[in-house]
Amino acid sequence: MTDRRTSLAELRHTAAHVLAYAVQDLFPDAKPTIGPAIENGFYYDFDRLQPFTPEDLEQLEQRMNEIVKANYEMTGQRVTREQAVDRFANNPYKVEIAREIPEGEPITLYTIGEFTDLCRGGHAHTTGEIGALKLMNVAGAYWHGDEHNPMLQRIYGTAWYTKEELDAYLLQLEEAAKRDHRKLGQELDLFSVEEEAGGGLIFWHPKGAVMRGIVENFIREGLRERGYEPVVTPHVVHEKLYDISGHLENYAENMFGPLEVEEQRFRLKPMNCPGHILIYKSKLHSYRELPIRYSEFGTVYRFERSGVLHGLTRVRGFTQDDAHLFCTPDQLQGEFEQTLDEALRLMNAFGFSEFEYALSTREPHLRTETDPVGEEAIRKALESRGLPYVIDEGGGAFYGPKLDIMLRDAIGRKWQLGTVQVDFVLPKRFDLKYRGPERDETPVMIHRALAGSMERFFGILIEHFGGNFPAWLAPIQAVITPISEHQLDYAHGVRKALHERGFRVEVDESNEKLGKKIAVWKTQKVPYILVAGKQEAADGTVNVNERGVDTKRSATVEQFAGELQTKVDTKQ
RNA sequence: GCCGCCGUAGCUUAGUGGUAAAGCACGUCUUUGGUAAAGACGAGAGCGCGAGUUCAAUCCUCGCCGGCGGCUCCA
Repeated sequence: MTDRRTSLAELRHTAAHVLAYAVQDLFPDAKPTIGPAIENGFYYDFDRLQPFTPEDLEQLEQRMNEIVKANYEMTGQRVTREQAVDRFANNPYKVEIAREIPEGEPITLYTIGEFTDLCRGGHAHTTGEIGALKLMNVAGAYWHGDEHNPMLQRIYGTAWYTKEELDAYLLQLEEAAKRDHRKLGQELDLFSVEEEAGGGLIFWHPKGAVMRGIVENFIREGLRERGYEPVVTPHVVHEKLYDISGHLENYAENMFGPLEVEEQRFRLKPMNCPGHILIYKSKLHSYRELPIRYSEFGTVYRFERSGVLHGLTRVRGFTQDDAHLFCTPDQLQGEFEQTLDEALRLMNAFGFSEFEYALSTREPHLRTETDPVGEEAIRKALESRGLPYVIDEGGGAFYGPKLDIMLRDAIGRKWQLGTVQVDFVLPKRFDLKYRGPERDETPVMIHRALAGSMERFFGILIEHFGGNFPAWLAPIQAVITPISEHQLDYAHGVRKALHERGFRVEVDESNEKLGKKIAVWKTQKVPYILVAGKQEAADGTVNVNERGVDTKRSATVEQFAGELQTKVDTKQ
């Protein structure tokens, strides 16, 4: 043992070796390739003709536990490139790795028991340090992540210091599954995807649509305050527009194919920018007008491969809270920073606090001399707000660098939501101009979608709240449940009073006992259940059963309305 | 798209080589009930779609479609 505690990553990396050892024992025909530690666990990719079955995984897990129990020491050995290539002569993957290790870097082999792997190191000292492990699933994965390469079989697993930690992790996964927006979307009747219509196309049900409207209104408020002008553009436009914009050249694989009408080719719009550009271009502009800010809840369609579609977070048709700013180069920095501030306001209002920023640069072959200007604007904006960020080399849009705001879903998968992008390219391609004090100039564009897409934002929102939406967002804010049908008239009177004040309220008219009604509305996660019995009808009150609060209380309809109004005003 | 797993009433699930069962939801009735699920009756699927094997397929085989987990890609 050692005086230094083995890190979780080292522990998991060791578990990957243990897995490869077990595979070598039970499935000698499988060729091990690579097996790193990842967040929450590890994986190992094997090249094997026959797929691993769930039963195989059980066997492997058993064998792994034996290897752990045997408490083999992990021993390292430095070798030459030739020795490594020789040692793994029957495994082309290992040979490739050995050949690609840069000159001067040590090449090491690590051994546990009867299994030796080519590996740069970073392990536990003994296999016995692994307190608990579990194989999770098998998946296909391409060698080096390139779909032109052979597909390998990736076995995912998790490993922990103790059994308790493993159990806690598995429980956490179960809990996360309950927050899954696809599950809640069905249970709360918010949205659906219909087989007859096709994957990745979202049907917003009444309750989901109500919530979407609330989000949209919030965003519209911000846009109005910051001087954006709403515009509306067509969903289908002539293909030549995307020829000019460069989408056909750079983005065609993400676009739906052409629609031919009267020998003309049309396309579903994959982005809103060209439309907004045409509006800008429809007349002459003076520098005195800038910045011009066009906003639109613009629905776009992008072809996504069937295997990547996922609930609301990865779809084929979605609506961006999109806007394009046309400004002078001098205005770029200020406009960019204001946009970032607005993004922060949005995230904050919806209760998101944990997100990450990424500065994505353009792919090297697309870079131009203006890229550093855009990157610098993004960097300065982030740094002036004290926001930490990572750099995503080559992850930018085809027309420029961008700042992305990433959020995690319930099980920790990262999704890109808001994006603010600097664009010197499209203004040139479309030959955009504004009249300067002395001569015509080319404006700079900022593309921005702060929620990103209404679909993805809503998906993350559902998981964030686990369906327990605050009253200002909840599709039904309160339900009035009469105890017997004798209070139905009273209940409708209360509903009318609350409805007239703008609240979303329903009456439960079902012929059920109170307990049943309460149970139903609790599972629907309604913020307030207002019980109206004989007593309440006589007093002009309701008995307030608030979500998450154990005690009930009596309130007049006016009192309750005031309380709810406060919640709505403060967005709680 | 690729690899693996899955596909039975609106939902959740049981089940079998001889044309399918339950709970919830739904409808009717009884009940008029005080804070997480009252009772009775009823209707509802030919078991994702197509082909094949078989005397016979929801169950076996193949293809397709859809979903899930990954890979790759992105808002």
